[in-house]
Amino acid sequence: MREAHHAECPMDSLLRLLMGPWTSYIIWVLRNEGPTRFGELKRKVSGISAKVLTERLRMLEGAGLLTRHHEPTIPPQVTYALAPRGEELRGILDTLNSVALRWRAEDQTQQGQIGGDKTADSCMPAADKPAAAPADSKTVSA
Amino acid sequence: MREAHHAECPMDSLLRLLMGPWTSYIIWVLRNEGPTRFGELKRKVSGISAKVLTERLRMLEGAGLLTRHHEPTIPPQVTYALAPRGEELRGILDTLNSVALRWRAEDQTQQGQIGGDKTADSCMPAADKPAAAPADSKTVSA
DNA sequence: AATTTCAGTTACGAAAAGATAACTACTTTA
DNA sequence: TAAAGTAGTTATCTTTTCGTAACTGAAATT
Repeated sequence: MREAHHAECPMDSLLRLLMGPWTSYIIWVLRNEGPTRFGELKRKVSGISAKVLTERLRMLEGAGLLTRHHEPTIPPQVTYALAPRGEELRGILDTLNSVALRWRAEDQTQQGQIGGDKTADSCMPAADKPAAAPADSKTVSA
Repeated sequence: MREAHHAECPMDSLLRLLMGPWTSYIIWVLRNEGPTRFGELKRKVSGISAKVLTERLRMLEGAGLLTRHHEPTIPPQVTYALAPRGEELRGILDTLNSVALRWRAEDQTQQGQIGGDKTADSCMPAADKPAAAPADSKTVSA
């Protein structure tokens, strides 16, 4: 009964595709880093499990947003890259990103600049951000 | 641990806002029908529960995408409408919709037109689609 | 010979989200 | 007096999703 409402709406499907906890982030990485191998992707996203990464990757591949190139060497090499449709999405994602950024900026200005100049252009500075706990995310906090 | 990955990414938050099972549909209705009351909205979406509708509405209101006008008459009248930010989103939603539509069309053409001319411009034809059970959604089926 | 690496898969438990139904207050209508 | 309608809230149950950990195979490494 989860897909009985209006799943036939194309926009909704697309939105649903883009949403999951890591999905847009994966596309972002692929878009910034170019073709990336599974392990590297897993390292880049830093926090995702192999299971969910595989899941998302398969979903995205099924939707034609990215391609999977499997080199059947013995340490197998699987490389993921943005497919034409994934590239097409870049524009929308960029727009979405700039709108979100602007709104955040507006909110901050309205409240009186608390954080200084947090005017980063995305969540992907491409070469830093160890993403919280470097390698020990299993510190129970609940 | 569900929001520990990269929730601070503005685009991701926006995407997450837009995603829920009914969210984009609600915005779509508001966009096409203009200001709408709770009960009417619930009827229009046809299948959503009051609980989830309230939840989504509150979320959307909190994000500044829509406004809630509460008229404290005795049969209370609560009207929801798109806020400026909601209007701003219309363009993106339209783009997203057209891309999704085009992709679907491409897929259908590639497979040989099975369904005839399903070239509807959205999931919201604005004036028809009784959407399954017309007014009796409490027929127990479980 | 045992371990490591790659790219996953599988099983299992926990947590979040959603569905359903019952209930609220108050007035108007029958 | 009883029922219906408004806009929800609350509680409970079920479904789905997510995270963790263990496991796969085969070659290269130690």
